[in-house]
Amino acid sequence: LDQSVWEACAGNSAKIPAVGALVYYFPQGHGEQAYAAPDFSSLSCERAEYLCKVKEIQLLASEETDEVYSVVGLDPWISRSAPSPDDFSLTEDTGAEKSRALSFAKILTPSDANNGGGFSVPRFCADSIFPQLDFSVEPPAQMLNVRDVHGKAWEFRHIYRGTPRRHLLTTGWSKFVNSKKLVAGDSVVFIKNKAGELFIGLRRTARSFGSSGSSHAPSHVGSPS
Amino acid sequence: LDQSVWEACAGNSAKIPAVGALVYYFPQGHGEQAYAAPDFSSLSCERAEYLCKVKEIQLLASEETDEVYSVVGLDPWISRSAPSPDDFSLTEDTGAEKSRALSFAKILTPSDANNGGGFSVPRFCADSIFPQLDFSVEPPAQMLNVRDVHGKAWEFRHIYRGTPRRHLLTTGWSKFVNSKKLVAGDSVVFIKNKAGELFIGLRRTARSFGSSGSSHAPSHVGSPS
DNA sequence: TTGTCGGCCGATCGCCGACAA
DNA sequence: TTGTCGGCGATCGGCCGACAA
Repeated sequence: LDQSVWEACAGNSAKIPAVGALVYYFPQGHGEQAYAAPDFSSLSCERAEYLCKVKEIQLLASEETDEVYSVVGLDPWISRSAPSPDDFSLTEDTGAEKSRALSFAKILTPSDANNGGGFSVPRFCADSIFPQLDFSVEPPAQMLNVRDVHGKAWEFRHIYRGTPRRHLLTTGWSKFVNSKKLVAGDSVVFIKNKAGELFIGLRRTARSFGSSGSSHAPSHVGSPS
Repeated sequence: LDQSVWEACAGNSAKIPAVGALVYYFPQGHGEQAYAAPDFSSLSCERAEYLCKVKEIQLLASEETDEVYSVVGLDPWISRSAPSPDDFSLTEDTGAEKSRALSFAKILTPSDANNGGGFSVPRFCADSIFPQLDFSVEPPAQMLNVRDVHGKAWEFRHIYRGTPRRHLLTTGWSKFVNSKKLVAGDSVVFIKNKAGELFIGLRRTARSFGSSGSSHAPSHVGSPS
């Protein structure tokens, strides 16, 4: 999973520490948020927080829901000298904005998520993310080839039509909605990387529990997406 | 799961020993037929077979495939005296045939399993299992309420029509076929218990492996169905 | 600019008798 | 008696512009 795509799916509020950065690990918070109770048996003493050094970062996506998450490997850090504030502020160098992929997120309306319907493409998304349409033909239309976070290819018909004119995704859209089990309130993220390739990521709304369908969050420590 | 329904689904060739009966347990056969390798670490010595006494019998049905199977609990049996032949021939007392439910099995034809089609009901099945139709109305038809091995209710329209006249299941049948993923060659078993309630069980043909869909048999010792 | 609606057209589903094995 | 076929009517999916927020 490409880092720029992962970041676009996770959103701007998700910050990932750099490998080698110092962070605080809170066992209680880990236990409260993890789906399966973590194994704390190797902890030598009970403390509220542990100063750690980031050993490894994995950027992953759920096979089931397409939601992105990260696995952060930590080493306990024994302070010989007082840590410098800079040690805490290290974040992954994404090339100072310039290598970041261009992305656009939209919350699905009932019309977007309805079976019978297509997807209303906000103008900014069509202009900045999608390839330019050929407006010399009527109606202007093209097939979009996009990949989800697992690398699976999807094809959508992108057309500019109606009165007033607007951008729409039609053919291929409902198959995507059904396959991903999207509902109104979920978000889709369209991403264009530096090579011009298109990706589509998902964010899910909080679901009502108690239904038979169970979508389990991974039991790892993860940064919120 | 009612025993008479289980027996009808399993078929006449499936014989179950009675609790208390003596049986031979073959570890090698168990290992060869089980999906997951059994844990033989508690076996004190290596022998080809072990004389055992049946401690418990569970009659079960696969959640995934509706196929019935049994879990047989065994205790090692130390022979103080030579076992009598009668000890081996004990089978579950089903009330000497008289309490056994009436059942009829049919292998699905391509027409039965096709999406567009209904189910051709053999005359014997309609006459002996289904409730009598009211032939004074044209066409004679009724709704059948049946339960699968999990107790889930299904409804089929049973109609007597066509030239020449024949019994058919129409409305509701294709939903059942799709939901159970039935294909030509699979069998359905219609069962009427003593109370007149209808049940429907399944037997699957040997599937070609290697497909992405994996249907795992339970890893227990079971009697073949 | 874009969310929702009703219209409408084509594809599919599924019920039917004809016919033959 | 019952398996398969083609016909055909009902239903559904999904593309469309109209219109209003």
